[in-house]
Amino acid sequence: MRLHQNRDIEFRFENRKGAHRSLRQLDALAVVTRLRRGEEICRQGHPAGHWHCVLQGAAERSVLKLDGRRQIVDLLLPGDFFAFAIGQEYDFTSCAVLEGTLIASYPRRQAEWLADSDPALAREIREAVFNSLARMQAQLLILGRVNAVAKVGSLLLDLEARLSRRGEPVVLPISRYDIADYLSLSVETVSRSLTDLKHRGAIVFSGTRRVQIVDRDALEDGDGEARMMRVRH
Amino acid sequence: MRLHQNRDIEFRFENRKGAHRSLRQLDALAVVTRLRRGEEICRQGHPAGHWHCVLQGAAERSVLKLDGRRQIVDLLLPGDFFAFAIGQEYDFTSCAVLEGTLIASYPRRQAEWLADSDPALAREIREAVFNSLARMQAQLLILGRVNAVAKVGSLLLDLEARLSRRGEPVVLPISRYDIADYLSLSVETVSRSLTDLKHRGAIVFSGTRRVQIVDRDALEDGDGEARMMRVRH
DNA sequence: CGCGGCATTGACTCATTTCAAAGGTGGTGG
DNA sequence: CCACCACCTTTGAAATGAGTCAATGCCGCG
Repeated sequence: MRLHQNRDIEFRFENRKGAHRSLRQLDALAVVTRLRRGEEICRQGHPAGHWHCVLQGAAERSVLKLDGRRQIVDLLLPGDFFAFAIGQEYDFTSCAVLEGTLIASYPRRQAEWLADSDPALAREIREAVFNSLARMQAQLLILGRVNAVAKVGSLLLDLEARLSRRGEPVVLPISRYDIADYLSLSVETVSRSLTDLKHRGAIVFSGTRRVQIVDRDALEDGDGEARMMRVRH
Repeated sequence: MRLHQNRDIEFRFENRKGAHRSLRQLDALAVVTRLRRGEEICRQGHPAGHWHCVLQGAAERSVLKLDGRRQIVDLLLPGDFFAFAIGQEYDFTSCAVLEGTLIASYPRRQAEWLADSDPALAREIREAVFNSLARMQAQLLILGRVNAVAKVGSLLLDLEARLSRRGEPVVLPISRYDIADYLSLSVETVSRSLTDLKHRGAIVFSGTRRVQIVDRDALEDGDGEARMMRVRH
């Protein structure tokens, strides 16, 4: 991993939305890197020396499945911390997905050492890991959805919640291929699900990457039929 | 939630396997409850006042999907901590799945307060959350598997790693129905996948709940064909 | 004994994958 | 400026794997 010292460290949290607390105590340790799309941040199996945080752009954690396909385990947007490893090695490979993605890297040992003497920081780190956990759980719920349309719909809602304010259109940070690998679907099914939602009037496109969400409920259940609890007689 | 004071607190960690450190500092705060199968530990939406840890038996965190189906988000075995919430409310409902499951409950505020003055404890809590995170990620990988047989196979391997030593048969802590809700499959598909693996000689049953794992590779790829990387010419 | 929950198996249906093709887009270099 | 290329996106038709519906067997337990 290549790390560049950042000349002006002050402004680098301005684009974060998810981060409620700014982990100021850690800022002194941070090194910020600018990455091209596809560039690697850390690699599975390599010594896990750093924690990371997305400042701008987007990144992903992924694995290669035995059948040659890729699975994206985690989509990382501004404010998201990642690469918390249990052991001494990274458990996943992380890459930038957008051109010009900014990643902050915190040396793990020093961060932990600092946390030992600063309870407030320790709490904030705990919070960051809790957030990481919440992200994984949200993803589990999406993968657990019944059909493809519901999965894609839930993802759209998730993205909206994470990176745009209600009412504004969502700009998809990743391609259809990435969405497919993220939801364990084929590209074609992702595309079809989107056009399906479009035809139903649940979403409106302005360009292939900009989506205006119209009908939230339709996105959630992914089923044109009346949404009612199945009652056992 | 009903909590009983435990008369002899000393022995309660003896059945834990996953826990590498025992969070001794927290033991003073712990209250242990014995639960019947199906009994609730905490409920989604209620104030999240406690962290929990399975001491014996098994538990699950689940949600009810809009179509009336249940999704199990997390399977909890001895040594697993859970119910780390970001906000003030539990994000999932947790239930015991086995008769006589023992759950330790730690008051959250006191635990955090204690962690503030004890860096070693703070680290151990961090580790516990990291483990929680690792569990979620492993589950994501299982859900991402291509076909049903691979999902079921991976789950068996996961269970083996978590609660029995290599060579010994795995005792399934949950029913086929629970496995179905855990893997987002139908009960029938779970059953068929198991008999499929049995016919292939990958596993051997001794009773419906005891499985001897014979061929690990066959469980992993869930495909009878030769396991080779697909090469683009 | 008979009940209720769990497990297995079969036949049919349907959603998703796969295979195939074509249109769109952006970037690069002549 | 245009041509070309690589990649992304969409759509169609066929193949297949998982869901659904239905029936039966199993087992523990009151």
